[in-house]
Amino acid sequence: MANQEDFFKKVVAHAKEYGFIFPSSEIYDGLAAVYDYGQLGTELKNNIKQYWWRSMVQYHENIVGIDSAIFMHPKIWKASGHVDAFNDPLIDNRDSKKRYRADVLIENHIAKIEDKIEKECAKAQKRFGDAFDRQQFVSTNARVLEHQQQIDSIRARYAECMNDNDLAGLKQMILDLGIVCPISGTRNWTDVRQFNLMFATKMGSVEGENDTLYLRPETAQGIFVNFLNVQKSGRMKVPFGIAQVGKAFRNEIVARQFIFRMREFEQMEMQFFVRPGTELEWFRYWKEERLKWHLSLGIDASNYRYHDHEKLAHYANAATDIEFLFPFGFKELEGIHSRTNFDLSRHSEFSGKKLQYFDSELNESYTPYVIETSIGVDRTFLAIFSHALKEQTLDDGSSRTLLSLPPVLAPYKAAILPLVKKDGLPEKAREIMDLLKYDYMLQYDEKDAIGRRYRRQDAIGTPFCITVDNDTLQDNNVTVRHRDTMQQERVAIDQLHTYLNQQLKPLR
RNA sequence: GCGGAAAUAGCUCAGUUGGUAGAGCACGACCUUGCCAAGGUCGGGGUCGCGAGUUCGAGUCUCGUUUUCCGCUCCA
Repeated sequence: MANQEDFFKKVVAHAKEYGFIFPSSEIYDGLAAVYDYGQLGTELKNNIKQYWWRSMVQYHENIVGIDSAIFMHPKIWKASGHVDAFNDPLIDNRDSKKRYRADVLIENHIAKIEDKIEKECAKAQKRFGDAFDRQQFVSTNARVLEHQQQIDSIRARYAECMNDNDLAGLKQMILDLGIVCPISGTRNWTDVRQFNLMFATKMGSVEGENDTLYLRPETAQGIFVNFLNVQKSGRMKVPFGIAQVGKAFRNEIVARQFIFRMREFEQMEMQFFVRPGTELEWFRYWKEERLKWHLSLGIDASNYRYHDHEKLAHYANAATDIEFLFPFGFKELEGIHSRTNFDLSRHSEFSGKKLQYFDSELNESYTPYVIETSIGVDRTFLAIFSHALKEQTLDDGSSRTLLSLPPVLAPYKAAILPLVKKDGLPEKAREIMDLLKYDYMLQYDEKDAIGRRYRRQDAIGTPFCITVDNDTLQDNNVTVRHRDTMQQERVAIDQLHTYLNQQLKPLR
C-alpha cells in the first residue's frame, strides 16, 4: 500500500513537472482541490474528448452532439430532482464538533433496534434449539413486535419530515429518540441544516431583481430540455442519441484524490432515446459498447470491471459503473444508467410542454425511455495517465521514465530531431517540420545529446522520434524511433504521412 | 468537518546544540560532439508555504494559518 501511495505521488509530481496539470492559483497558495491543465495536459485532455466524440457522434449515424449552456432555468433542477436529492440534511454535535447526516444518525439508531431483535432471536434459538422457528417467533414475540413497531414509526416519521422538508422536525426526532453523538456521547446538537451540493449564483446585477441560478451539476439536463429541438430539427428517429461534453459543478463536502474528485469537472455524456420496453436491451448494449471503447485504448482488460448498482437512484431502473483500477483502487470511471422516462416526463410536467415522440412504425406517441452513458473526462485522464506512467529498468541497468500513452491520445505525435546541430541537419529537420506540422502536433528539439532527447520524449509520451542524420541529406530517409520498444527503422521522408497515419489510426 | 504526516531553487534533498542558505540534477549562453540520460567553461534562480511569538539573533523552538497526502466522514 505504501508503494501505491508513493506511486500516486509520482503521478501527481510527473503531471506537474512536465506541464500536464498544475494546482490552481498556485502563486496564491492554491485553491483546494482545483486544478489547471497545462500545455501538455490540455492536448491530452482535448484528444480524449475528441476520441470519445468521434466514437459517439461520428461513428454513429443516429447520434448527434450539442453544447448547451451551463446556466439553465432554475425550474429544471426542481424537475430533475436535484434540488431535493442534492440536499443532505446535516447536523453538528457541539461537543465533539463532528458533523453527521441526520438521516444516517436515524438509520444507525434503527440498526441498533434491529440488533436488539437479533439478540432476542439468538436467545430464543438457544432455548428452543432445532425447534426454533424464526418466522413464527418474530411475528408473535411481544418484545420483538414492540421493537418492530418502534422501527416502523421512526421510518414513517422520518419520511414525513423529509416530505415536508421539515428540518426542525428532524432535529426534534433526533432529540426524542435520544440519539447521542458516537464520539462525545452528548445530545448537544445544532439545528439540522441543508447542505446543497449545487453551486448557486445570481443572474442580473440589481439586488432584489435577480434570480438564483445553479451551475449545472450534470450535463444531462441540457440534453433533455433540448430533446424536441434536436429531434425535430435533425429529423431524428428513435432510437437515437444526443451527446455532449462540458463542465459540471458539485459542491462536494470533501473533494480529493487529485483530479479524481473535483468540484469543477468535465463530463462526456450521451443520452440514448429508445422505445418504452426496449430500454433494458439497450442498457445491455451500451454497457458492452462502452467497455469496448475503454478497451480500444489498449489498456489491459484486468484494469476494468463492472459494478452493478443495487441501490438505484430515483430516476433509474438499472445502473452499472465501469470501474478502473486507479493507483488508489477500483473506482468509478463511467456510469451507464437506464433512466426510464423520468426526466422527459418530469420536464413535461414542470414545463407544461408535451415532450413526446410520434413513432410512425407503431403509429403512436410515447415518451421515450433513456439510456445514459456518463463518463468523467478528468477521471479518464487520470486513468490513462497513471496507467501509462512507468519507471523502466533497461538491459544495460540504466532506467528511464516512460509515459506509454495510447498514440492517438499523445500530446505530441512525433518529435523532429536533427542528430547534431550542424552540417545543415537543423535546416533539413525544419523542412520536415513544415511538411508535417499541419497534420500532426510535433515538437522540434535540437538541444543536448540525441539519447537525452529520446528520454525527454519518453517522459511526455511522444510515440515517435524522427531523427535527421547525415545520410538523410543523401538518401532522404529518416530514422523513426519507437517510444515503447526503442526500436528504430528507416523511412523515406515522402512516406512519412502514410507511415504516421497508419501508426496513429484510431483503434476501433 | 475531525485526526495523523509533510512543506527549503523547476525537481530530489542536505542544513550539525538557534549564528542571517548549500549539493546534485534541471534551466540559459558558448565550445565540443553524437543513435538511447548525466563532456567542458560561464551564468541565472531561494525574503526556507504564510503570519505572529520567544530571542541580541529563527530554515532550526512555540502558537496560529494555508496547501497537499493518508485515515474517518461524504460522494443524487
